[in-house]
Amino acid sequence: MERTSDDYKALLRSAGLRVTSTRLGALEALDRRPHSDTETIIAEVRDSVGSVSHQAVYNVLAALCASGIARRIEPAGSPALYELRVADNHHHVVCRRCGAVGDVDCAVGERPCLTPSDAHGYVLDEAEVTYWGICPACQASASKK
Amino acid sequence: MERTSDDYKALLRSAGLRVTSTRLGALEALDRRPHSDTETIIAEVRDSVGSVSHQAVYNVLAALCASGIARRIEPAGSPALYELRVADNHHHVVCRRCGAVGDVDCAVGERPCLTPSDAHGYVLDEAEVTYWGICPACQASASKK
DNA sequence: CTTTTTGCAAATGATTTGCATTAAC
DNA sequence: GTTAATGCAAATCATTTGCAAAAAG
Repeated sequence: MERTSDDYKALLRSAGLRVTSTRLGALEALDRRPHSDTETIIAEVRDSVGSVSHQAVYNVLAALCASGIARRIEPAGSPALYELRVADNHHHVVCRRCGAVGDVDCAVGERPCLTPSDAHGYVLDEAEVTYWGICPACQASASKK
Repeated sequence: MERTSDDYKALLRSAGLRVTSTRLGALEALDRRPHSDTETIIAEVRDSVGSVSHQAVYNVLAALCASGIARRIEPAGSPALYELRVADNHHHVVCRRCGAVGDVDCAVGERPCLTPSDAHGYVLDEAEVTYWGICPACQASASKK
């Protein structure tokens, strides 16, 4: 399911965003490496596009998130990560040791915990689930120690 | 269920932590106002204890979290919040507009989503659920606009 | 007395802000 | 040609680090 550059152009246009090389580069970077932090995305964009400023990438990511194309996730303690927003309601596993992030579907049907027992009058629009644990790689290196 | 100063002293001792006025002040502050950010806690501690440094409070909070007495929560975009750790497995509702935080029990039994369909080999120890929405106060002010 | 905490100062790191320049439509 | 994006520089904000002075046990 390789996305082409044209797909991304259409995606940007449909969101009312201008098509720029920085944006295309960022979309490709997010496709290539989901759950990247800003630094990683900047590096990736520089690889494909050439020189880009720190802030241009921040602007792009903010614009993508605002228009619902991308999503920002902020696991406690580490810089924000970004991923292309996918339709399914999925959540994340985060490694306590190395910070690696993986996608997981929730065990409890489609909209997992969107109805807590008592919402205190809040109007809810999203339930975000983060599973914390140790990733396979860190388990291996821990046992070696 | 008012906790007394003596309760807190015992709590600190049982965790192997020395009893200091900053720590007692922080515990009282957390009891009084759960889900406080660091600035709020510092202000509260200053009220009850007198002058305290910024860093002393950071140290205290880190020590409390390390020994399991308190818990740090980090809703995306805002400074970290702290609460006294309670035994039950509860989660949080966060207001997208004003950042208010409330406690909720999960709808799905005791350990809500601790077993995702595919954990990718991670060894999980915690599932953290954040519900995002608009709190009653912000709903009211939004409709007035 | 010995070890842990505190206080103070300075550093770090992610992210934002303002404004002139440049590119998209 | 307008309007929206970028580049550059500087600012902000939460949090951390290092070390000497003070307090707890």
